[in-house]
This record gives sequence, structure tokens and C-alpha cells, in this order.
Amino acid sequence: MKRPTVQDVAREAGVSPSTVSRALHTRGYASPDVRDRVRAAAEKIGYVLDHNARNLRSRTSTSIGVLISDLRNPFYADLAAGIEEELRAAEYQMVLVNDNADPAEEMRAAETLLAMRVPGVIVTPVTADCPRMLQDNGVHVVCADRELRRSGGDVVLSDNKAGARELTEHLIGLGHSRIGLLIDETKWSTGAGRLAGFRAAHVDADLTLDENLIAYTSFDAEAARRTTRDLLGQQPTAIISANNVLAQGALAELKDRRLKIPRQISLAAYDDVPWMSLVEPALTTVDQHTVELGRSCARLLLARIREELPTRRRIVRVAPRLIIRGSTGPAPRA
Amino acid sequence: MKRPTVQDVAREAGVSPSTVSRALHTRGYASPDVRDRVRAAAEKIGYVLDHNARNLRSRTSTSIGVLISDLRNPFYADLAAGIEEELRAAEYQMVLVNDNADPAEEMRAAETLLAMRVPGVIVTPVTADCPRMLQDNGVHVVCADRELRRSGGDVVLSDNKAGARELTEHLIGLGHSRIGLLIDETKWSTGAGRLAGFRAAHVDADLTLDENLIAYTSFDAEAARRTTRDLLGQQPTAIISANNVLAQGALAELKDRRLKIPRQISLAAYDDVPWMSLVEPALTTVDQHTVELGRSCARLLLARIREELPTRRRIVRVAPRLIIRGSTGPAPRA
DNA sequence: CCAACGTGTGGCATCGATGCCACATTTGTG
DNA sequence: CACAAATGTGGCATCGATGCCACACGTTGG
Repeated sequence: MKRPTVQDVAREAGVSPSTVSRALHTRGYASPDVRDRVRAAAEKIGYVLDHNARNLRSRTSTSIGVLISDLRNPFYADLAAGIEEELRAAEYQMVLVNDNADPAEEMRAAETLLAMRVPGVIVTPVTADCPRMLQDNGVHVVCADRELRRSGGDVVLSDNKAGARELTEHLIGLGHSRIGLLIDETKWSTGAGRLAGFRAAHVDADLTLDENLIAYTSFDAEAARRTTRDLLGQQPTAIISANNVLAQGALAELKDRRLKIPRQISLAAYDDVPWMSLVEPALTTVDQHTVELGRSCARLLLARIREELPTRRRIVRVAPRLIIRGSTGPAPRA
Repeated sequence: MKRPTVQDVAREAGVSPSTVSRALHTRGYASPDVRDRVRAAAEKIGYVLDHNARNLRSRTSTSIGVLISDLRNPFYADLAAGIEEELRAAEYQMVLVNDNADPAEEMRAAETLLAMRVPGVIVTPVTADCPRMLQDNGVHVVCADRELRRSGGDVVLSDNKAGARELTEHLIGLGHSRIGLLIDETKWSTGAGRLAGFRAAHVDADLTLDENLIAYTSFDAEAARRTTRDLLGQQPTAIISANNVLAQGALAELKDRRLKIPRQISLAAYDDVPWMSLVEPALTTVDQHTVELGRSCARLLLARIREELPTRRRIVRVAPRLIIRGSTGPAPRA
């Protein structure tokens, strides 16, 4: 299977290969007349640019690496969709890799991306090693959704603290004073921020927070369900789940116990995903604008690649939005 | 930013570039001793292969194009996740493009993939032109989820007819004789198959199907909702929605009307997605094994690329599975 | 003891596009 | 009208890895 090259187009159009290259792909001198002739010739013989050759010669690439944990989680899917949309508009391609939140997989993927000579990578980092290694090799990095200490690279985050605070305030405003928080991790900025917002709202309202109401669990609906069961022993009148996966477990447990939401207990979640408005009652949530988060990542990365940004590290914080639905209501009387 | 090349490794290890290439990447003669020395040298100076150079020279690539409609739809996300999983295991990369089911976008993406010299593409085709064009250019194509007439290429499908038939039989078995079908398209094999299965079940049960019960709508939850409203005028005792998006609309409308599911009306859907088991009552569905569908696509494509398959076009049909949940029950008495 | 062989290594051209420079041609200016 | 500047075009080397061939060994068998 032999495809035509610039040489062939040159012969067909009666010009030199250099001219073909200029006329078709790179900007630079080429008279309108020649441009048309070259374009016609290329069209006629079915010429298609070879990205590998171009990338090799010009030491660039229009492929961008995207490293996420799990495409099946709507959060990551939305993020990827936003990224892809923006990249496509800029004539870039997205190389998507699932790392299953496994440091080894993440590192392997990063090495592959290095080999592809991608100019940039967007990653929801598992380990600081990965972004750092990429940067050490001259690849621009944007960390999405979380910030790892000393990982380097630009960052795009949801303003977790503000979102969690607002959500908690909403519940406090409804008279809840024993609010349970279901959370999986607090080492990354994501969980840490949400926890901080939760605490801050208590402080602001002069409420002492019973530490037993903070229920640590693992990133898994089934585990969240068991943890919810334990948490209910602490007699909360409302539960906040720190992300969409944990919310599934919490909801399952509450329904299983036939607890009336929100009459007997309120439920709310960080990270709005579609099913949350389909269940009955629909869940009060914090919408992270995940697709927009993805778009921001891509825009930021492209700006970096084009060297339009000052050297200084940039941190973009996307304001979340509280969506009040039916799952939160006044605290029941004790 | 200058990275080490095979030349540098060769110098470091005291061998020739050819030997480095053989020792590190290609199979071929290289004594264990030299292999180790080369590996050590590469490690030491931080050498990373350049895929562009390799691809150019060897006229291959380990990137695979994946062309889908909408990553935000869990069906496509699962498909992509399955594909990526299998590709990653085989040391291939996934270049993912959303075409928004737009023929022009699809074609543009296909051209980009040609330029990348990918050896294969997995596509949920919008137009037969796209797979055909790719094949004309020597790219292996696997069509996922649907078959377009004369599009060429291998195909991986859910056995839509069998699945729809089984689902319909389940409802007929519950005593339903007026079953509404909410469907968006019947031109592609997907919709056509589901409709055929729906009809076949009626024939098998000696039921005459009232054509007014087949409600055509567009691929959009809001439209599906309006169509459901109209469909209810035909007095169905059960509704089947042909995919997960339409199911959202149908459910919303039934809930809005405060119809008791399944006491007053049963609801079922083709294409199981997570929210369907979270709502109350959980939806009876047909699980397409979407992730496995994706894996199959990737395996098939890789086998093609490795030329392990006979020339003849292959059609893989993945058997779906009926999952009975709470949303379907006995037909109400007339 | 020498031919035939197997094994491991190096040399060189090559994949296709493009950056850079030299040069030809046209246009503008004093 | 001459000379400088602007505008196009072609030639050639180059990006980095690898396929292919030639060849230098050491081994085996007649």
C-alpha cells in the first residue's frame, strides 16, 4: 500500500517538493496561482500528509496525551469530552489512556506519551512522580481536578472548598446540626478541599463538628454503602457524599433502610452526574461544570504550548454551582 | 530540549546504532551481553524511543483511531473503555475522537487518522462513506454497534434482534398485549434489529401488533419525553425504550404523570446503564455487555492488523442479557 | 586442515516532510 | 533608469530509527 508523497504532488503540479509543502501545510510564500495548482494536484492524486514524517522533521506533534483514572466514571468521561472538544477545535488529537488510578500504569502511560513526543499532557495525577517526570522531559503538563504537592505543572481545579462550604451551609440553613460527611481521601487537594469547606461552614455557623460524623471510606460504591451503615449509628440528620461514586452507595443504603428522604434524612452529593436528577427524590448536588473543567485544561495547555503564557505556574479554579433539588429538606425534630 | 537518540546510546555502550535498535526494540540477533550493556546505557542517559521516527521508517504505527458519537453517553464511554483496555494490554494507543454523529466531523476525523497512518480504526459509523474511505486507503476498519449497508469492514454488534425479542417476550409473558416501542431510528442495523425483535416476539405469540404503538422519536431525551406523552394516548400497558437516552425521557414523563410503575404501566429499556438500577423501581433492561463489545472490537482489529484472520469479512454478534428488575410487572386489568 | 556454516555486529540508505539558504524574478523608489 | 527591496521558488540536508546486506568471527564436519 503505497501512498502519494509531496514528491508525487510536486511532479503532478510541476513545482518542487518544498513548494508543495509550503503551499499545503506551512505558512510561507506561495503565490495564489501555485497554491491552487498544488491543491488541485494533491486532491487529484489523493495525497494525505504524513504526520509521522512531519513530526519527526519539525520536532512537534499535534497529539496530546490525556491520562485519567476511569472512563466509565461520568466525571472522567465528561472531563475527557471537554478536553477532546477543545483539542479538536484546535486541530489537535487526543490520545486517551486509562490508568485505573494505578501509579505503575500511570508511569507506563507517561513513558509511552514521551515516546510519542507529545507536546503536552493533561493528567488527573495519581502520583507526583508522573507530572514531574513529564516536565523533566520537556513536556507541558496540566493537572486536572487535583493538585499534588510539588508535582509542578499548571492546574485546573474545581473550587472544592467553596462548593463544599456552600453545600454545607445550605444544610445548616435547613436546621441540620449533625451532618455526616462520607469521604474517601483527603490527601489530594480534592478531598482536602471538600473537607475544609465542610469544616469552614461549621465554624462560620458556630457549630462544633463531631469528628465521628466524618466517615472515611474507600473509592467504591459498595464500601461507601457499608460506611454509610456505620455512619447512621452516629444519628446524622443529613449526609453529604464527597463524590458521585460514594453517593451511589449512600443512596442505596438509605433506600434499603426505607428511610424517607428528605423527611427523615437529607442526602446531598458533590459532583453532579445525570442519574442524580433521575432518582426520586432528585439529589441536591454541587455541579463542578466538569465539561468546562476539561475545556479549561485543554485551553490552558494549548496556550502553554504556544508559549502565550508567563513562565509562572498557573492555577485555574472553576467555581462550582449548588443545585438544590428534592433530597434535602428541613432537619427532623429530635 | 534535546533528547538522546540511538546514536548516543550506541556511543555510550560502545556498539553501533543498528545494534542498539536491535537490542532494545526489534527482535533479531543481539548477544545477551550486548543486550544488557545497551539497556544499561539507555537507562543511564535516559533514552526514550521516538515513535515518529520508528513509524516513519517502518511504515506502521501503534496508534488506533476510535471514532464515536458522544463520550458523555455511557454507552459510548463503556465502549471506549473496553477498547482502550484491550489496546493498552497489546501496547497500542487509542486516539479518541467524538464526531457528534455528524457526517462532516466524522470524515474530517477519518482524514486526520489517515494522516497519522494508523493501521486501524474502530468506528460507530454515521455514514458508509467513512469506513469505505478508510478501507480504500488501506486502513483496517471495525464498525462497532451498527452495520451500514455496503460500508465494508468487520463488524461487532449486540444481537439486537434477540435482545429485543427476549425483552418483548418477557412483557408478553406478563400478560401485556399493548406494548409501546419508543425508538429513534430504524435505518441502522441497531434500530432495525431491535424493531425486528419486537415484531418477532409478537408474531411468535400470535399477537397482532398495532402499528400505532411504534412511536418514532429523535435521539434526545426531551423529544423522547414528548413522544412518550403522545404514545400514552394509545393506551399501552407497557413501554420499551430502544436505548438509554430515550429511557430517560420516558421515565421522566411517566413520573411526571404520577403513573405507578409497574402497577399501572411497565417500563423497560434496551441498553443497561448504571442509573437504571438506581431509580425506583429499578428498570428492567437488556444489558449489551458494552465494555465487552468494545474489547471484542479491539481484539478483532488487532487480529486483522496482525493478519491472523481470513480475508473474509467477519461479523461478531455479542449475545445480550435480559435483566429483570422492578419496573416490569403483570399487565393491569382492562 | 579447509570449506561450509551459524551467529552476531556494523555500514549505509531510507522513510516523507520541512527548515534554511541561495537565487530568480518582480516591484518600488530616489 | 539603476539599484534596492520585496516576493516567490528550488536545492539540499536533516529529523531518528531501522531494514537490508556485507562481513568478521568461531564452530563443525568431511
